[in-house]
Amino acid sequence: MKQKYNLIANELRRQNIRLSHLRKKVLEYLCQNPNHPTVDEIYVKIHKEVPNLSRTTIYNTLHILIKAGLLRLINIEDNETRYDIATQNHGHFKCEECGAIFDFNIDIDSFPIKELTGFKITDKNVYFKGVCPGCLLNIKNDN
Amino acid sequence: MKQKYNLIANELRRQNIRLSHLRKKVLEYLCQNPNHPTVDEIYVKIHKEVPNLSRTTIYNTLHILIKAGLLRLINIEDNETRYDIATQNHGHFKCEECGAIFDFNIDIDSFPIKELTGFKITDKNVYFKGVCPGCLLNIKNDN
DNA sequence: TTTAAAAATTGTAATGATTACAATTTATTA
DNA sequence: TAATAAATTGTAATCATTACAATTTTTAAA
Ligand SMILES: [Mn+2]
Ligand SMILES: [Mn+2]
Ligand SMILES: [Zn+2]
Ligand SMILES: [Zn+2]
Repeated sequence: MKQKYNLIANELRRQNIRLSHLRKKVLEYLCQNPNHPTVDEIYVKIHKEVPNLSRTTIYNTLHILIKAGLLRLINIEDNETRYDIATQNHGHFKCEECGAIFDFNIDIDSFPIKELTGFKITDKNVYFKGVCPGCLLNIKNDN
Repeated sequence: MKQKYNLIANELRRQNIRLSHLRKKVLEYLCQNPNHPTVDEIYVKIHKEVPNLSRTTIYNTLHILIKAGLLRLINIEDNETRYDIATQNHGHFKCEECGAIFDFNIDIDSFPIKELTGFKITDKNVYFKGVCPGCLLNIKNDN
């Protein structure tokens, strides 16, 4: 999505964070693949065009984007960190059959929680797990 | 909490899962420390009483309890897995200053999500991050 | 343009939590 | 008691992430 890319590029400029060639590649990938990729998925793809790419550069870029508030780190499975260029408030559903992660809208702010009065909340996360409709259908047909 | 322990012990018996000496220790620890401990915190404590304890045993026991549906794995930070003996639906708040994890009540089921119609949902998680009141006070006083 | 300083990138090694697995010990059953 | 099954140990392997020094590239100054 070119629009998203431009918005983020502007914000980086505003924050005096340089958008180098490689960082552009990473940002382009993230905007074009909002399906919550892993570091390795990003690396493997960009590595095809830039053979002497280092994984460290991917990590660096992702950390920079996160620090700038332009990327969200998603922690559903304990062994695979994923990244989400969509920073607006939304929830995630992970299918435990096919591994896909689906976005869904949830207005978590509409649930004021009494117990957290006096807490400073900076980040809200919601994620569900289960089986997606496609996989449910496959499972049924396999019987 | 002795009551919780007994409930879980009964359920394990019902599922034909043996409650060995070491598993008892782990379960006792979890019931007495519902503050979402890490594997290492559990290991270090029990190791004092059982010097030739193996970390593998802790991992085994935790995996067994999770599989039996009696323990929840909590994934807030990507480098520290935590465990929660409270399996009823509730949310977590992690203070990024002191690291403490607070429970809070949230009836996530009262938010039907249209986009997930046709999905089989087996697990719902909510966690927030920020700063707890105690740490907010300390920060203010440090100025 | 030339030069010096700063920033970005690379590549290798270290870290650390989790898992794999064979050997050993302990508990259960016949 | 002996045979079998289950639990536990301890070491090695795995694998994602981080640390960090060396190198390359970019930027800014002279
Ligand atoms: Mn998302
Ligand atoms: Mn909890
Ligand atoms: Zn699926
Ligand atoms: Zn705190």
